Amino acid sequence: MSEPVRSRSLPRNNTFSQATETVLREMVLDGTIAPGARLNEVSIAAQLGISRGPLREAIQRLSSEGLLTVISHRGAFVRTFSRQDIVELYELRCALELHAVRLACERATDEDLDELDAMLSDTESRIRESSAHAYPQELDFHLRLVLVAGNQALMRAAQDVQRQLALARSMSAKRPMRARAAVIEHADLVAVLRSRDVEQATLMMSRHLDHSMHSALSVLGLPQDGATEESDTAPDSE
Amino acid sequence: MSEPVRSRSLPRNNTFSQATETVLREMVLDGTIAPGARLNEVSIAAQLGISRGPLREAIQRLSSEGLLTVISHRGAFVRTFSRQDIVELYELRCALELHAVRLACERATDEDLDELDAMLSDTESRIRESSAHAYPQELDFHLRLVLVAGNQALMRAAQDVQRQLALARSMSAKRPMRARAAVIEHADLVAVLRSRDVEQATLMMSRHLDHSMHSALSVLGLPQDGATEESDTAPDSE
DNA sequence: AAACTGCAAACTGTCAACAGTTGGCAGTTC
DNA sequence: GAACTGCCAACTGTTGACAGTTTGCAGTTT
Repeated sequence: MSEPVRSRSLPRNNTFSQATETVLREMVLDGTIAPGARLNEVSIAAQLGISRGPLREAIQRLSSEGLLTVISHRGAFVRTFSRQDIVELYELRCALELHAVRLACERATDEDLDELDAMLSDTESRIRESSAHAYPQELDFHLRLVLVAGNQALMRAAQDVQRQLALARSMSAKRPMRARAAVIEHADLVAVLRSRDVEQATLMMSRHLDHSMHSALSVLGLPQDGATEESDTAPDSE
Repeated sequence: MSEPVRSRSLPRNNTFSQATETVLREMVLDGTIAPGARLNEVSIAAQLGISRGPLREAIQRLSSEGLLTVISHRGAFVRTFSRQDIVELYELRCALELHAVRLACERATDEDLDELDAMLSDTESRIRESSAHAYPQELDFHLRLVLVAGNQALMRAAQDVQRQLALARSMSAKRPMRARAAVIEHADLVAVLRSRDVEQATLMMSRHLDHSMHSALSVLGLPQDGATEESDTAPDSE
């Protein structure tokens, strides 16, 4: 551990700080740094072959994004999620994506909807081959839908929430999950969007997200309903 | 300009970095640093009597929050808003606060609603004295409502959006605005919340936000509807 | 043996200096 | 006079070192 290891080399972003943000986010989301783990600044900086300055700046941004929890004089921890946190994130996701559906219902062009359908058939064929890796595609569909809604601020917010949920999910071993069911629900949603029926579309999205949340809670081994249960693998903010 | 001026002294937060974030946010929101202006790191650090390290960390966080725009090798600028930006922020605010109303309709206790009414009569009496400074109170009511919805993630998101809109508003001289009308609309909303009528409550909030947006656009001297018009006082992110 | 005290190592917070980039200005050319 | 070129000042990006805090352990006490 004496020379720049850089097992994951820095992308060609303009500054070390930006590149480090990207790399760190990946390392957190794919579990290279486990949830609840502390980020040792000197060791990570050494691994990336940079100094602590740009690393700390990247940490601040990821903390604002909700992926890290920074505690004064103790360090930055990969965020962990209580059942309550996940329910709240799903409620927030509901707020964002239901509104996205409303907007998309007005604004989506037929080409937009065609592309969404194309995504779905692609996902479907991949599932036929190996049922793994279906979750990222699930997220991609939702983000694409928000994109179609044509609102950058909304898009950014939705992206942040999804990243947090992806991290929460990474707290457990990934299971094949309900990929097939999700694809069907997506397809039905697109069909309703074509008919421009806002009421029906929001209703379907609402149900879909509800299914998704229960699936997530079960994957995480958390009770589907019940009293609040605090996570204790990482301390809360001060 | 040789010694620590500290016209605005740092609060007793744990670290310089955190304290600086708070102070900088205030300076941006109250116009001490004008929208579109560049933040000179050395001069601000000198003013606050700290070095550039913690200052830069604070800048990163405020950039994630949407108050600053950072451009590599050129600096951090107080964000400016195009008409499109404001419309998008209002759409996002709609998504968040309409959902907050739905949740509040289920969860708000009678005491919560009493407190909201108390806030309103307080605001009302202040308006009677001097019609100025009504805008912060307007925001407080909305945040309080989101708080009643009982979702921290939602609260954080709503707070971010409101801060950005407050900054956008600061781009123009503050006018007394439609404070009276807003208070009435708020009071009506609380009344409907008491009857637990979700449909009616969301409808009212929706209309209220629409009024608010048009008022904001007019205060900013932007067309109420029409083609996109880019702001040009500060460059966009790269 | 359990609890408390004090030290030491490890780590974060902060600083001051160095390096690289940008933008503008003076001088030159056409 | 306008456009171009090259330099210089100002500023951001990054670094390595120093300072203060936390945490765990060894030693002591009850």
